Amino acid sequence: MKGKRILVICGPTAVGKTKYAIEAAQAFDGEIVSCDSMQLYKYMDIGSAKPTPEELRQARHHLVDFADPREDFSVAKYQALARASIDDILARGKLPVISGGTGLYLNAILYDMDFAGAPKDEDYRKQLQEILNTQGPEHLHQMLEQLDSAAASQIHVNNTKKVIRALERLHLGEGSVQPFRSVNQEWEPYDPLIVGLSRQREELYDRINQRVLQLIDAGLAEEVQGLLDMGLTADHIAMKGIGYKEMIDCLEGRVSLDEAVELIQKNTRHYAKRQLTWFRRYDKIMWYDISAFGSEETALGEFSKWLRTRL
RNA sequence: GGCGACAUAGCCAAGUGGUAAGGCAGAGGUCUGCAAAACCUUUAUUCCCCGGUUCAAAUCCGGGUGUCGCCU
Repeated sequence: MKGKRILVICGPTAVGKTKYAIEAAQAFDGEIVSCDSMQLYKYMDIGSAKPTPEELRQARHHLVDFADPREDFSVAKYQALARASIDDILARGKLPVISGGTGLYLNAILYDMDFAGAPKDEDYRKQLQEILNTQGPEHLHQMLEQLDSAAASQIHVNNTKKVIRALERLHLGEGSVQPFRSVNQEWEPYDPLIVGLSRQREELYDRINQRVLQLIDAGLAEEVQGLLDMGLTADHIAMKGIGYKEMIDCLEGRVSLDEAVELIQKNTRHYAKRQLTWFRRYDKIMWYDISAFGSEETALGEFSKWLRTRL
């Protein structure tokens, strides 16, 4: 039995996903489910480039602006919330339009990824961190090698974050971390049409550089200061987002504003590149190259027509 | 005009006779509970040009060109 049709609009940051998702939602009686690990936080509007109030009015949005940045969030939580939203939209007879650029979150929707079970063991993690600090990454990797050589061979010695998580899972008796490719079973309740928005690389990088300048003008510094005043620190997950971590360094005098701007631009470009690598792995992805059209208006105008033949 | 220094990848740069470090940018990739995270791979057949010395030259010598500094 085939699953229910859902539309996925993904693509690198700054490619223009928001507009295209709204266009699709309006054309096909849909509601947008955001798939973005930063836009889901409250109080982080500018740096995460959230849809504007105007845009939020043009289509119903889910999973934007609801989580408190002082509390930890995770893929597991996202998976549960996103599926609940999607199912709710489907139950009301509308089209879910998943829009966003967080690849892992998207996988959590599209694939049968099981995040059930004991989530984490902070104390054990701390122990491992201590071992890492005192004895180095090789030692940690060897520990994993002895317990689960298959898992160890999949994780690079220097990728300590993953080595620790693998050890943690074993410690909790959850078995080894499964490599993605061996379990890319689709989540059968859904039948996704995956659309990847793209632009010529140079054009994308230009847009990124421009957007960072706009975020600064829009008051990114004030927003970050406000978050710091709320008690957030550089250690909070939410503050590790691009634009936030660099601005903290700037506000605390470690880098100049110009340096911060360049860093944010560079980190955003790197991020966009990683996103493209991620999305290229979807066999079924259908790319919509905005740069191939004569103008922005034409590209957006043709989008619904292009979608109609495929949905 | 004279004197001196320098010239190595897109950028910064190490290398002073033994077969081109490193960093950044760029490109490609990995991804199962922090993912805007974390991690990996890759980039000069050649060192401004021409000639010479030498088994061997980015390295030494001569000439040229260019840049910078100082002096007049």
